Amino acid sequence: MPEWPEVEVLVRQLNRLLPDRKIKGIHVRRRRVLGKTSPRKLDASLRGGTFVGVRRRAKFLLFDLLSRAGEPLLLLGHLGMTGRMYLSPRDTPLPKHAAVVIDLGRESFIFEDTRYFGKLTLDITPLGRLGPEPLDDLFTARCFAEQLRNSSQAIKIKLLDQTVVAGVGNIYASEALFRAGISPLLPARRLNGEQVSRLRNAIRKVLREAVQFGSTVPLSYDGTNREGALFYFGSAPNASDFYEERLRVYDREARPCLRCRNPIQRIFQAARSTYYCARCQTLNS
DNA sequence: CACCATGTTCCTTG
DNA sequence: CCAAGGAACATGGT
Repeated sequence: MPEWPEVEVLVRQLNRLLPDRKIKGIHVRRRRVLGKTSPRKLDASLRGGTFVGVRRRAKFLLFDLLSRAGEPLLLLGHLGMTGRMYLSPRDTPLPKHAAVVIDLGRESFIFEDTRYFGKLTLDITPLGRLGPEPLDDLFTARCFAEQLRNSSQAIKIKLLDQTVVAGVGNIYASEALFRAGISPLLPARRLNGEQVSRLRNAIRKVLREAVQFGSTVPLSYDGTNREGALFYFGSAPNASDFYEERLRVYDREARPCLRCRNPIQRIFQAARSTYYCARCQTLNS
């Protein structure tokens, strides 16, 4: 259920639960989510170890641990499209798609993932491919412009490129472009300096607002926050009116633009949906 | 059965 | 090597 803000909120939640918890055992129920790490290696590394803290980088979760021998360890997590991570009492029946279960004693840390696109692994090579954090000072308008300068790809597709800026996903790409008043179809190299700056600021604003929103509503036990609707659940029955206004274009095809009342358009770019207002979001400046 | 879904990686083509 | 486009991964909802 993850994009950048959802991962950030989950990391904060896990950081209140995991530090000092000791790992009694590991149960790998779906090998695929370990990536290049073998189940044996994961078990050998983590068993007897202790959680120190959790950080986030782009949409990855970084679990800092101390091994049984006291050596620092980095465990990398990713929620893919449908992943969840949460603590659950030890005697609770496992969910159907529990991919990895870490036994912490009274409770278990559950990594559940319906589609198994997520990861829990010791292989940290994906971190090396990431561009700047959107909220970091390193993500300047100048550096952003540099990344867009030579690309003929549509800006929406470019926003999903994690080497350009790390953490923007399909929902917030549409949201940021709406806020910036820029057409998703505009070739990246055609953005002028003012548009680059506006888009950078819109990305930061959209993500910051989502995290702030997520921090003000209670999380469910499983960290999904369905009632508060920080996470995207499509046409979830519980989606609140608040949520409806939180996302201004995503999944609002044919409904009136909140700014000009024109119907929101849905198009496909790189086989993924993009939502935008053809009147408010322009191809020029 | 068809199509769509919050993400990343791998392969092919130029 | 790079850029760009597309398929693959796997399951469930509508």
